[in-house]
Amino acid sequence: MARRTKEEAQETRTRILDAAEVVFHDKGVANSSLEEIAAEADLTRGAIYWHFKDKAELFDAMMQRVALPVEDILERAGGGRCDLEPLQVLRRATADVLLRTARDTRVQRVFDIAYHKCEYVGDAAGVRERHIASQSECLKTIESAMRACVESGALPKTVNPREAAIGALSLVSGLIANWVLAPKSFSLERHAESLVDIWFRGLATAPTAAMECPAKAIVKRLRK
Amino acid sequence: MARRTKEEAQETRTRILDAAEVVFHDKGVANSSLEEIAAEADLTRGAIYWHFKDKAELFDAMMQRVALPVEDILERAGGGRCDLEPLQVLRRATADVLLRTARDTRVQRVFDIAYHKCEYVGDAAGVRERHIASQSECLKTIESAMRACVESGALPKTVNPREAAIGALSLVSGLIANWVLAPKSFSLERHAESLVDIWFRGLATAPTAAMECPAKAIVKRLRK
DNA sequence: TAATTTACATACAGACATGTATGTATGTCA
DNA sequence: TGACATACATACATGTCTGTATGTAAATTA
Repeated sequence: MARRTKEEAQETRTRILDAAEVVFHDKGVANSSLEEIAAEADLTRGAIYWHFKDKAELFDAMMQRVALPVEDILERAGGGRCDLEPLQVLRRATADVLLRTARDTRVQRVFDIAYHKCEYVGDAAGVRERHIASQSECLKTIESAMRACVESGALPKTVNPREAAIGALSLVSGLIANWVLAPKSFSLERHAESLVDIWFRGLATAPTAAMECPAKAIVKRLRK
Repeated sequence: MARRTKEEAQETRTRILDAAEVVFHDKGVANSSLEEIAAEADLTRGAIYWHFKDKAELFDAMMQRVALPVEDILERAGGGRCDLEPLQVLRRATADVLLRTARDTRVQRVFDIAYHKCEYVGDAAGVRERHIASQSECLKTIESAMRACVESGALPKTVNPREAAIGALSLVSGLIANWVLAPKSFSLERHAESLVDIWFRGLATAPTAAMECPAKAIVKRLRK
């Protein structure tokens, strides 16, 4: 077949990435052959090997293509525009990640691949490292936002910013992971805001003896 | 080599399962060959094929071996012994799953495999179904416990039991998934109870206008 | 104690998937 | 307009894994 122009080559690259998304999602990363991906894109393996070194690099490129926009949401929320009510900004950003996931098919597919259809080992070790690093950075962003809320008095002093961030991040990633695994089990879109609200109410409410486990309360009283 | 007695054969089976755990955790399920697993157990593939039909069945057996005790924790807490304070029982059970994970190396390995080192597709489709089914049942248990708390007045009427259960499950599974991915990023053992408490405080606290996003509050006021 | 079954080890054939080498027609540029 | 680089397609050699078939020595049973 004839050689394509540079723009057409870029389109070919995009088609390969799109095909990889579909095939990876369908059969899992390890069980997908480059042959299948090429066929899905109406190409041959030659095209894939021209644009990417191997399957790992293709997978990598596919992930980064959607990882950036999602990270941007948190980035903008954390750094961003509104120092007036950092708590509300954080809540909104958190809920937005869920809502964006609930609405964007591509984001869903990629989250599904990331959570349930790839293995973070061996060839994809780089991906694992990057996943951890990106999560760690995300954690830092949320943590500093939480800290700001505590210092501004929007959250009580009893809140541990890092702990609050860990919980928020885990809640969100857990919700996404569980939902993409079985989207029919509940409506992420309907419950997103409410679920986030529950977490932030928990943070905003100072712990009371009544809430504690009786045994612990007794221990505490004895210590006094 | 010589034929073993029945008890020795059972021990061989166990050794295979142990080896599978280690190798799967090391190289991922898809990238592990039965040859490697056999070598890890000081056996040959013949032994594996004698005890298990194929890799999928081996993986399956390995998962079920640890899945049962974990499910039991929730089962006992949900059905169980204490109708006096269902809320405390539920909180304790939730925290216990986290603490057990934080302390038991085997549970950690298997969670790590389940969350980050296997693909829920193709051969393992049965595993995926079972994962979904088990999670759905787990959800039902938590949900009915939540409902009981609402009806007994331990939680406010405004709490949607299913939503509360979804959040709790997602928080726990998200925490476990994130922690086994990077155990050094935070101490699960130290924060487990506190994190669970935050969630339950969020449930116990009725929503107030002050907590809501200003825009939403305004919309609400306009509707009145 | 002889026959049979069990619990493996060994040997073999076939199926893929990968990576690379090579072919080729067309843009691109001097 | 020719020479070279580009963007693929095609062909091939290789390795690896799987499943199964077969071998075998000891445990079990009658």
